[in-house]
Amino acid sequence: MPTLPTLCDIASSARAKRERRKDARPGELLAAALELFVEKGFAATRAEEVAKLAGVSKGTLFLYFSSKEELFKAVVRENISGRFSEWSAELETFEGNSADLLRYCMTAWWERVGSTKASGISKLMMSEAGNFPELAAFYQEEVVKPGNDLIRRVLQRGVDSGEFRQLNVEYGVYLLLAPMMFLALWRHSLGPCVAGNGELDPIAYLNTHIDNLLLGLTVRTPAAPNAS
Amino acid sequence: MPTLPTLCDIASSARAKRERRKDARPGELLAAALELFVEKGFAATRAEEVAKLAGVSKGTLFLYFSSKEELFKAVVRENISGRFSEWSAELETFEGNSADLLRYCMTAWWERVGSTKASGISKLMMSEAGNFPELAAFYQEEVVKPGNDLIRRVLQRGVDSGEFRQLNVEYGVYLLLAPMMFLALWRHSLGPCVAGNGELDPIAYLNTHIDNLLLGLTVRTPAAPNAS
Amino acid sequence: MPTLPTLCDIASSARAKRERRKDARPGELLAAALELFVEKGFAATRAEEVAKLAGVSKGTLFLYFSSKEELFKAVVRENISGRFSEWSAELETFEGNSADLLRYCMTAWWERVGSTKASGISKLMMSEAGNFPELAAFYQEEVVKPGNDLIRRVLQRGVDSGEFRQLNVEYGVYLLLAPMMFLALWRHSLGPCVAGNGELDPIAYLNTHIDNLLLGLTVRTPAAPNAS
Amino acid sequence: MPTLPTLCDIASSARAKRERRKDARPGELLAAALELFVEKGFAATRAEEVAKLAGVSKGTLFLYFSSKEELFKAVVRENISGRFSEWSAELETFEGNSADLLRYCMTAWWERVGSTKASGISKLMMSEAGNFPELAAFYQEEVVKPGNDLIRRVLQRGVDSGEFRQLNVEYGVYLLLAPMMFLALWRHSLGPCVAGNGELDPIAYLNTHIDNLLLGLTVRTPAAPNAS
DNA sequence: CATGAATGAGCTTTCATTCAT
DNA sequence: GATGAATGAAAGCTCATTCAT
Repeated sequence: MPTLPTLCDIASSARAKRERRKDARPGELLAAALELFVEKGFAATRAEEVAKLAGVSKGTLFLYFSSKEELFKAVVRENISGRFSEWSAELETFEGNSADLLRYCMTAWWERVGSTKASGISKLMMSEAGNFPELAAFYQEEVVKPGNDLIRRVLQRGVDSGEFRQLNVEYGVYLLLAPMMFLALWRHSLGPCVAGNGELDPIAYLNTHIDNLLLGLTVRTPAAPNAS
Repeated sequence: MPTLPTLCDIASSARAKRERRKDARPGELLAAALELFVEKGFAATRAEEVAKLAGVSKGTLFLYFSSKEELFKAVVRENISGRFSEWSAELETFEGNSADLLRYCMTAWWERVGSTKASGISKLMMSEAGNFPELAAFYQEEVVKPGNDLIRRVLQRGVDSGEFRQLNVEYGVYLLLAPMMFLALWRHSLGPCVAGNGELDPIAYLNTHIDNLLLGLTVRTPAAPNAS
Repeated sequence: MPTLPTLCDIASSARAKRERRKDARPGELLAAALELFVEKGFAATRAEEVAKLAGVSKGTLFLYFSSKEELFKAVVRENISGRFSEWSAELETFEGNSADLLRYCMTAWWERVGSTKASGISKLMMSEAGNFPELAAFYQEEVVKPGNDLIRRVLQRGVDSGEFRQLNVEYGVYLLLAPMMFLALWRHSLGPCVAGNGELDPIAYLNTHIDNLLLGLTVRTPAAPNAS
Repeated sequence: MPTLPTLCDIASSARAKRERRKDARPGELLAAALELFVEKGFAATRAEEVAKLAGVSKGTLFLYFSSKEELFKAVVRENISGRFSEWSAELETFEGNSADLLRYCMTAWWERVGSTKASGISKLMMSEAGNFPELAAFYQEEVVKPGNDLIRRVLQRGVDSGEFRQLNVEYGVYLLLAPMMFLALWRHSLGPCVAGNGELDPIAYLNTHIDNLLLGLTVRTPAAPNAS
């Protein structure tokens, strides 16, 4: 015998739907916040905008995050998922010479990070590190160190195989890192200001760096005078 | 024989002391502004703080700089763009090969800008460019363009003289710029978070970059295979 | 039989009360603003005072009016320009001779504007026009022009029907306007200083003007020499 | 025997010159203040501007007038010199009919007051009466009353001679006053905002008023049906 | 006396945060 | 839980007024 839903049924179904939405809320808010923080910076992003983009009211945001600062921390933490293990595996299984590996690494970084919203996180950290020291330490530990390790292993691979000259890999890391970071930051700060004329083509920029990097790193055999 | 100061002396000394203070004010304000802008960012620095640090009242600041933005521009001019002509002259009169010039440039940058508070300005612009388009445009015009020009001339000198290989100097500029900018940004953002352990030695960092840069740029004569 | 309010009733009543306050706010703020603008002038009235008089906080004012100038414009619309269409309709449907219409217009102006706080707005604009060109332009467009048009139509009606003599209505407008404006200005400036002795009776003042105005305007038939 | 001027001589001569200038100072400041107050209003006129226009420093202004308000009072008092006795005499000796006298009065007012800076004083008083009640009372006594008396006598002259119809001269005064005051105020407030199109020609404006005024006032003999 | 550098109260506007509904 | 009206602490800038010189 079919029964009409009771008030209680309706309430519980509404509650169920609401709880389902409730679970999704933080994620929607974090996504909205990431979008806006990256686009406009922390200070210039208004809490209300984040709420609106997430489709909730201003008050709701503060239900889930006790302050704008806490929201920021959550955004950064959320988006620093370690894709490092995956990359580490790729590095391990890469077949080919180290020059190609290095080139592959920087190109892959551009495709997967540099050109995406993820690079905005780097910019955010650079900008706000001073205001969020704990967060900076966290980022340092979770991103900078593993990232540097990865790069270091690429260099060490080349040195060990005799493809690259001897060098202090601790500092050599920055030969790769600096160009990538500069590009990421540039694209999220002054870059957009020169849109139109004199704009930077990321691919050409990276290739210029990679080419010169390898010219400097690669050991050239005396027998074959620089044919490059 | 000691003489008593004349009436005229007294008057002029009085005026002199007053004028000395007046003349000193802008410099004191600029120093205070640089300090705070670099430490806290442009938006987060309150005009009153700058005034207080310079030992004057809020109103006095606006006696010398018509707005906070003008104050910022003055800071930039004082610390960076005002010095390009001097650097340009140095470049013009440099005697020696282009590799040495390049090395000299990057070292000099470190000593005069990178290691000083002035390097914070670069970080500042990266952080705030999006929110202050007018400042970004100003910086672009007064710092980025002339700075790039300077670097381009160094590269072109080497290419023209046959010391450096042929390369697109437009992008080659970033071979020098990226390492310097990354260092400046790092030292004013995440750098301070790792103070003590694993800290970056700027000199070693720069030398690593310079060495590899020159290895990549320099044309090696086939007759004397990589003598480096 | 009385019924308990349902859940829905309670909810809607709660919302209703909130919304009623929200709906009432603009009106309360406009009333407060009119009061203070008229009493102290536009520039000398602080936004916070308006808010306080309306029983809300400073911030709330800007929730409803995006700036002090917009608040002023809203006050003008509410009290003057928003009522022109009604007046225009009255003019259109008035039955009676043009002398009576003219008399009716000036009397109605006194009752609806001149004797109310709204007349302070005219004084306000006269005082502040020079310092707030945008407001002056707004007032010109929203009040002066439509107001003059209205008066012009009254005159034209009389001329067209042969009741009034031929005259340049463009300037004739001021035959009505000047007396009304002078009264408004007087009552909000020097008038209050002579309160008690020698004070101006507005009705007598206006009637004196109207009577003489009509004596001057009305065409007297030669057959019945001044029957007035 | 000629003597070199002693220090004391020099000082006293300097003192003499300075005292001469000192005597002139208040007048120069008052003139400058009148100019600016009339042009921009009381609040919008900065003390420093007044000082500069008078050719002295900001501090000096406050040496002669203890505050901006005192300066304003002095300006108004200074510029309300009674030219009334002169006008009264003119009125007394005027030969011609009263219509011509009335016409002459209003025209003369325009030439001597309305079109000159002096009319700015009226506008100032209207604008600032609320903020300077004592001043308003003073103005009332020194300007408004004598002025009204003068006008009243013109009307009374016409009524006594039978040229003008019977009317309550107490209120009749405003038949002349309102048009003149409106013109003065208009020209110093909203008038300048419509410069170019629809601007008011003062002469045409006044003539329109005078013509209608006289048509209304003048007794027309039944024998000569309105030939006007 | 005269100066003008210095002051700081005061103004409009913004926005993170709260809380009655 | 969710809402959004309300709050009030800031912040940049102005300018009458003071006072050391």
